[in-house]
Amino acid sequence: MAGRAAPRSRRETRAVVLESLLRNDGAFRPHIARETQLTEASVSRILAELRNEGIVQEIRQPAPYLGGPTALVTLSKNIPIAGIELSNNRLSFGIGDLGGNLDYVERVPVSPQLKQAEFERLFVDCLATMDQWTCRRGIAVRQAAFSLPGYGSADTNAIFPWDMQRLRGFLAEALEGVPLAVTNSVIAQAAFHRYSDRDAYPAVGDHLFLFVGHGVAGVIVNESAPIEAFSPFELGHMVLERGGALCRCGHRGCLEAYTSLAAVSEIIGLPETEVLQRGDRFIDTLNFDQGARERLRERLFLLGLGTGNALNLHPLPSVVVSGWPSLLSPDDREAIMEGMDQSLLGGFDPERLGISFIAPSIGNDPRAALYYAAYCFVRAGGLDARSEQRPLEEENA
Amino acid sequence: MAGRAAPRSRRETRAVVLESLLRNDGAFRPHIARETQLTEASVSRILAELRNEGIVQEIRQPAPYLGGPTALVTLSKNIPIAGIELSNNRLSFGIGDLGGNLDYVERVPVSPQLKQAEFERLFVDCLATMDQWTCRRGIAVRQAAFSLPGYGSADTNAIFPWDMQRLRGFLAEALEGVPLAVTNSVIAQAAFHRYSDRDAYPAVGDHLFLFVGHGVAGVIVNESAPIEAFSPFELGHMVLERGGALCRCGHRGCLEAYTSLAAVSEIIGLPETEVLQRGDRFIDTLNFDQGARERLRERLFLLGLGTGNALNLHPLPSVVVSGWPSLLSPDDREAIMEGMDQSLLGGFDPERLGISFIAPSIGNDPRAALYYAAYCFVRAGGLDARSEQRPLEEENA
DNA sequence: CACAATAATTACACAGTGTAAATATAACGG
DNA sequence: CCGTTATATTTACACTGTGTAATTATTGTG
Repeated sequence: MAGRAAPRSRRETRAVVLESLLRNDGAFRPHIARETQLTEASVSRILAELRNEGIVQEIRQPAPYLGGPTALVTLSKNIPIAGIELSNNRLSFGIGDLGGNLDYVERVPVSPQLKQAEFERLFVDCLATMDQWTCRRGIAVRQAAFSLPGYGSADTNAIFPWDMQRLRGFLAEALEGVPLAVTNSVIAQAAFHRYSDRDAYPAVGDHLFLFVGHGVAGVIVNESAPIEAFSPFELGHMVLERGGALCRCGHRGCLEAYTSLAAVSEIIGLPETEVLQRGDRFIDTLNFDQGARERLRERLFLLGLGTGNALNLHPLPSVVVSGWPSLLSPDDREAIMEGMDQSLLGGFDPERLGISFIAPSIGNDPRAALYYAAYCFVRAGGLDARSEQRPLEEENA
Repeated sequence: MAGRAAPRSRRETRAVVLESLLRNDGAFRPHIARETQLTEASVSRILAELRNEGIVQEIRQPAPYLGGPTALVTLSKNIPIAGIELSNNRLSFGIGDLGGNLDYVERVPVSPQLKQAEFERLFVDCLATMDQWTCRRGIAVRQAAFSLPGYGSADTNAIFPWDMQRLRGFLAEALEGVPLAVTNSVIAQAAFHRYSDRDAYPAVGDHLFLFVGHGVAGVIVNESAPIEAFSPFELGHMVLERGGALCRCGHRGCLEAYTSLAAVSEIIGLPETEVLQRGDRFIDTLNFDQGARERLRERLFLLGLGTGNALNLHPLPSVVVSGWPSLLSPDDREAIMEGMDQSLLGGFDPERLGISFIAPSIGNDPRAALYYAAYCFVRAGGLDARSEQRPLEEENA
């Protein structure tokens, strides 16, 4: 027999092999063959190709069992990629490698009301500094990724109400030549979790990843799908209380008006920037009165209500929550489950819905974007996007 | 050059060719070649294969222009397929062909509270009658599809709270041998719209299709995706009013508690079954007081609010509404837009969100399921699912 | 140090498709 | 009625990507 149910182009085959290496941070050939549904023969061919191109390396490291493989295949540490993140606090640029190492970082503070023109100025400045750094080292960035909150399929952005069309044009021009991927922050986060601290991540199958920070944003993580196919799930502006609290979006009763970092920091009397940085059990380090705690629980209840609503729309077996709620005690977090119990079809049942909390990763920007860049590089089979995309365009012509 | 960006197995190639024929209800070869991204040569080969197998036919029908093609390729009208629909009113069985013709129908009334055991009994009975019909004609059904409301990825069903695991087992056994696809009613509806009255359908790109009937259900129609990849979007049990009206799901304040057919029929004092059957402008045929009209608008407002919420989660450029709201005057329907205006990010703006209404297709069950069956047949390349799936299983072993 | 047990490579075959040349079809103009 | 013209359809051949199976390599074990 020759061929499988779904045959692959060389590019795709390279992509699946590289993706496997990125996921596992190096592997032995038999393992790669199993994971990619290829024969050893094909793996051999592909790796020979990739080795010649300097994309993968083989480290002599005999497996301990009899007749076992002798070399561990890993991604090259010499492929420079760039990650750029825009959050509500700052814009950060980083250069690193496919192993997740970050060799260069620059971060500049930005306002949550950052204007597009101002952003472009900052961006160009930072890019120039970064270019200097790369030039000095004779380095050529192979892939860049830029993540920003609220970026999505439709050309609207709740967080930064910019002209997205223009943004893409601007970025393409500014990056001149370097392939650039633009994505939603939560998708970059998902890439980070899939490729970085895989073991530390609590969910295994399909699930909803929810980040509660300045806004309330989520992704539907589909374990068997490529990352760029994940759907961002913008939960923040679901109206839960008609005529309720005024939200920055102009509407009343949005979830975000109750559960954003801004709303919460007001309750506990701590500046926004500090809340997440307090780290584990920030609540315990503070002694605020019972009233504040009650109000916080009320907010979590609403978060649960909204999450339940979202899961009714699109059922999923588990949820991972990151952001300030993860810093509360399990006892307080119960309020989320109570909220879900009142909206989720059939009520909240730990048997049917897994819920877990992970600490918000603060201050490691732009690592998420860097992982997303690594993912994009790998997804393109490590081939220069431009040089190989041409045949596809010819076909359309 | 040989091969494209994404090479295809023969099965896939057959599938795209057949799908093109199903979409267009017949086409000339050059058109097929363009649409499927194949060369004329490949189309020729594939069609020769399909013609030999009796899956496609060529009708002599010269195109009017100079040197034009001489034969119109259509799907064979001799491939029997079956569609089975379960709605809240009835269970319907039908047999037809790939052209959408329905040759046999049986419909039995069922209760909205239909129990699983009762369903299975009915199903077996109807199947027996249908089998008699096919046997008498020496017909062998090639593909069957069963659609029911609320069916989804997770093993929960809001409408019929059954054991879905068991259901699938039961169906597989009952259908013995005939390939069966089970899907959500809204997805079958989407198949109906994509393959049947394509021109009558108002939306062209990606959109949300919303059906307001017994429940409130939607699908995210992704124009460039295969139908089975559409996400059902169950809007009905979004809690919009904490502590609001009691819903049949046990929660309070669900959208469905306000906008379901049952809730609405109560307002206008007309039995559920009649509302949709009244057809165009049913409101005008009735003279109910201003109060009822106001309440109806209030319900539509909530529908808009919930729809806006859903679109915030997952932005889409347009919405198509079917069901009782489509029977109201454009004037009354404005209430939907008002609701959206209060939840949709940036407010409702006809520039950014297209909204259209189509008449609820009542009484043509099980046509939607039949179209879905046609789609499934075509998607499998017209190859018997069993005979050709084996190599795939071997690969996993 | 030969043997076992598995890894890695390579020659060959096969599926699926595009290219380009060959052949067919029908409208058009004289 | 017939050749011309413009496009459709088929076919021989080449190329990509992969699996199979035979071959060669590697290393722990007795």
